[in-house]
Amino acid sequence: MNKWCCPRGRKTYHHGNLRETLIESALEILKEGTLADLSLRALARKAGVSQTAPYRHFEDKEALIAVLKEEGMRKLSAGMQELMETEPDPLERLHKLGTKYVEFAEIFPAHFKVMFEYDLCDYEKYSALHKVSDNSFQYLQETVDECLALPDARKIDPSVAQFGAWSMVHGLSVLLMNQSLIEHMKKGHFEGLGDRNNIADQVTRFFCNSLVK
Amino acid sequence: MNKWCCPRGRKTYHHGNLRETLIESALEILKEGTLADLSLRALARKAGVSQTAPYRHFEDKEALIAVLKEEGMRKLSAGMQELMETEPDPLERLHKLGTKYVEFAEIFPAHFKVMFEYDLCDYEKYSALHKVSDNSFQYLQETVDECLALPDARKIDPSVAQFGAWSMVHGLSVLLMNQSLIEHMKKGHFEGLGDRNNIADQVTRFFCNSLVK
DNA sequence: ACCTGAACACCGTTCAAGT
DNA sequence: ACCTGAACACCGTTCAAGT
Repeated sequence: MNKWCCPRGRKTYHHGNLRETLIESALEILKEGTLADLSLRALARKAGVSQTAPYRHFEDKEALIAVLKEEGMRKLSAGMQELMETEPDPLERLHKLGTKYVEFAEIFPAHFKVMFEYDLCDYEKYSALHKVSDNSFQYLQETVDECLALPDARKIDPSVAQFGAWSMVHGLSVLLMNQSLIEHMKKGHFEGLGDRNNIADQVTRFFCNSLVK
Repeated sequence: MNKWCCPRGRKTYHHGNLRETLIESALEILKEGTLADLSLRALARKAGVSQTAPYRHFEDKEALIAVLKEEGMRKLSAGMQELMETEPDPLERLHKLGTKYVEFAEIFPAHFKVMFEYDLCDYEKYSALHKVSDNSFQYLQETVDECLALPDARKIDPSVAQFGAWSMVHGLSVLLMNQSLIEHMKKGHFEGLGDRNNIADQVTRFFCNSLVK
């Protein structure tokens, strides 16, 4: 009950839930802003904790980002896995896998930004993360292969179609993430293309159709 | 000849060519590193000039980046324009336009990073830049339209094919820019896909073929 | 017209110390 | 086990002053 027992107005010396609080705050900041707006010090201030407290929970800033990135990859991978198990038609499934990306970016913008704006090049250090993102790609890969095994499939090198599918869906996601760009495009070139979800739907459909006659 | 006439060991009080020197240094840093490694203060140090001297040539850090970005867009746009004028076959031209991206990223990695890693959302402030990037897209758009007007073209909504072309080529560029990712992929999934240029060549070819029967 | 120096409000990170 | 405070080496940016 004296001033020494409760620094910064908290009830306890320990925050109690700092790790989760920091992650929540980080996601909140990334929802509106960019990676440049994210600082451990600001996160600490927001949590009412000293600037060095975060280092008890994350080795460094990159480690925090890696956690967000892995969380995002896990969510996306889980969504894709569900489609693998519930949609038997490969063409239809490929279409749904593609639109899943865009949908994901809409629901989890903060995770999405970190997933595609920040490289974690150290594959040893962040092996868990990369294993999950490998999974996502494998779902895409398997589905493309199934499509190309269809009776009316075109003659296309599977590796090329797989990488093409990934490029298409990745480019689509990145471009659609930039809302101001989309506004700009629609004014100049795409009067008739409709909204974000519509674009994703049509472009991925177009890709799927390109695998068959 | 006294110590007051030549601060920092320079021959003159004025640097003489600071603007260009700063741009050169920035490109050098971006060649190896990322946008986070770029600081005006470090650039000033490298040029042997005070930390505030850059502000005589660029309003702020973003203004420097905008210059690099516009320079890059201009180079890419010029390369694409040349193809518009020299390659009459639309399918062949679309293929060349696509591979131009990847080639560009190889030759001008610093420009490429800034072009795709940094958003300049203020379309009024950086209108010159956005006009140039609009040009690039227009070349892609025109060429897709020409392809779809071919006698053996598939029935595809032009807007969808245009946006699809852009997504594909953009995604391909972004993915291929990440050299460590490519190494990783080749180990796990793409034993037979060849090098960077080979991938770009095959995937863009695949896209072009998907526009015709 | 171009550059400097001091200053302000930020960063990430380390380390000895506190509870 | 978890947190603090002071410290170090960085940032971007402003502003009065120097040449």
